[in-house]
Amino acid sequence: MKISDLVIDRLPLYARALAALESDGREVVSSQELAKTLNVSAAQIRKDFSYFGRFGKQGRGYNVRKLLDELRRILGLNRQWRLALIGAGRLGRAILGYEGFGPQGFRIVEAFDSDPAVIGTSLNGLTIRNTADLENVLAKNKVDVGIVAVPAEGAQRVIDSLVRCGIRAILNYAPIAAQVPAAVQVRRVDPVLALQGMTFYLKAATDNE
Amino acid sequence: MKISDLVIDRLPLYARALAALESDGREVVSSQELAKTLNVSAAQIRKDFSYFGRFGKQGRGYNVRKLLDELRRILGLNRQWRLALIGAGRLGRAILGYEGFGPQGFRIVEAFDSDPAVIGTSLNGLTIRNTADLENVLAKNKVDVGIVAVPAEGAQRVIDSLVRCGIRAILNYAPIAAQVPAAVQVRRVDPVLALQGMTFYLKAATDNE
DNA sequence: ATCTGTGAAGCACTTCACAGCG
DNA sequence: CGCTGTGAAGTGCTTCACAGAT
Repeated sequence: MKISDLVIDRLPLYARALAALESDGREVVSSQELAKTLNVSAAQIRKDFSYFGRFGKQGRGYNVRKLLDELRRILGLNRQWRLALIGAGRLGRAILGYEGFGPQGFRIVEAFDSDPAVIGTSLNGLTIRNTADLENVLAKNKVDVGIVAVPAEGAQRVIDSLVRCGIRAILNYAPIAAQVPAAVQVRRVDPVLALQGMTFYLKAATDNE
Repeated sequence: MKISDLVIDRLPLYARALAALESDGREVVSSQELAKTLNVSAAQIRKDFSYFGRFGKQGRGYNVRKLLDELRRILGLNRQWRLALIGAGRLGRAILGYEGFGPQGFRIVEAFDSDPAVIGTSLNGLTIRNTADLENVLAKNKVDVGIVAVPAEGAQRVIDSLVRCGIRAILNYAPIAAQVPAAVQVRRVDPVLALQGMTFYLKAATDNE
């Protein structure tokens, strides 16, 4: 049975809430309590879990540790994932310096840029390689996810290269709609789009269309 | 008539594609062509526009400039928006330095942090204020959107402050599910969640659940 | 001939509501 | 008695398909 993307995208949310509960020492949690902290309905949480198994105990709820382990297994979070960063400009360097990836098992193991002044320099222990060599480097040294942090103009070309390397997941910071085969996952990180989606609701409280 | 969030969140995408077409000098575009570049169906694009008016010409398509103007008007993109940044750590400084906001009319006009070593210093022309003064400062100096870039532990407290200031839109970089009144818009920017939503599909090509 | 705008149909996601288990 | 797991109902989003405009 095909499970919806929407379901898959909620699982990490559940996992995060459970991790917080676990570090608080909580042993059991109900769908209702999870629902309240996550702004999702309790029925939806139970239904989402039901696609993968029966993890709860009727009358009691879910064992936090066990449920978290299950979710991690389902999502593949109990492994290390290798990422390649393309684009070591301002944004790329911020991504490279971000401390949030490592603890979750995401390690940037290659970094590329096309600026001769940057190629060969070292950042956070990584030597920046030439984007022109991307396909060669990644052919020998496979990664699981590509992070695209280049300007809009070059982004699709970089994405095409990644696809040719057989990449199956791309985290796209560039402001373009990536064209990829259906088998390649793409997630967009785009604060400007997020802001533009909110301003609609901000325009003069009167014209609530 | 109530228009779905999903529709609203697609409009900025359309606007961006149209802006690209406009700067290429294109005068007319069909829903089909837009669909191809954005990976959305042509029918959906036409339906989305239809909630707001009749912008096209049958047999011809849409005038790029006119349609872009309409979308900007609908979304409120033809104004300047004032933002406040809370959290001037590594992430906050990257946000402050990001060049992508200004050209789209988003200007960060206040920045806060709670670290005494940072309060009072200047960054990108802004003096960092004490987060403890947030409600006082924003009471006098209204902003449209709050950008939350503090660690998970302090995030809900900051969000509560923003809500008390009457804020109606929050861009949340903190890894928590914000609790806000229904009238407040929240958009999450969270690369880790995005990655975790993709790893599900990467786990051994064999176990395609 | 072409492409929009749109009711209606189709499909997918969410919620309901309750049987069943602890 | 409380809470899960789940068919069934309900709701809402997307696609279809075509009348109508140019």
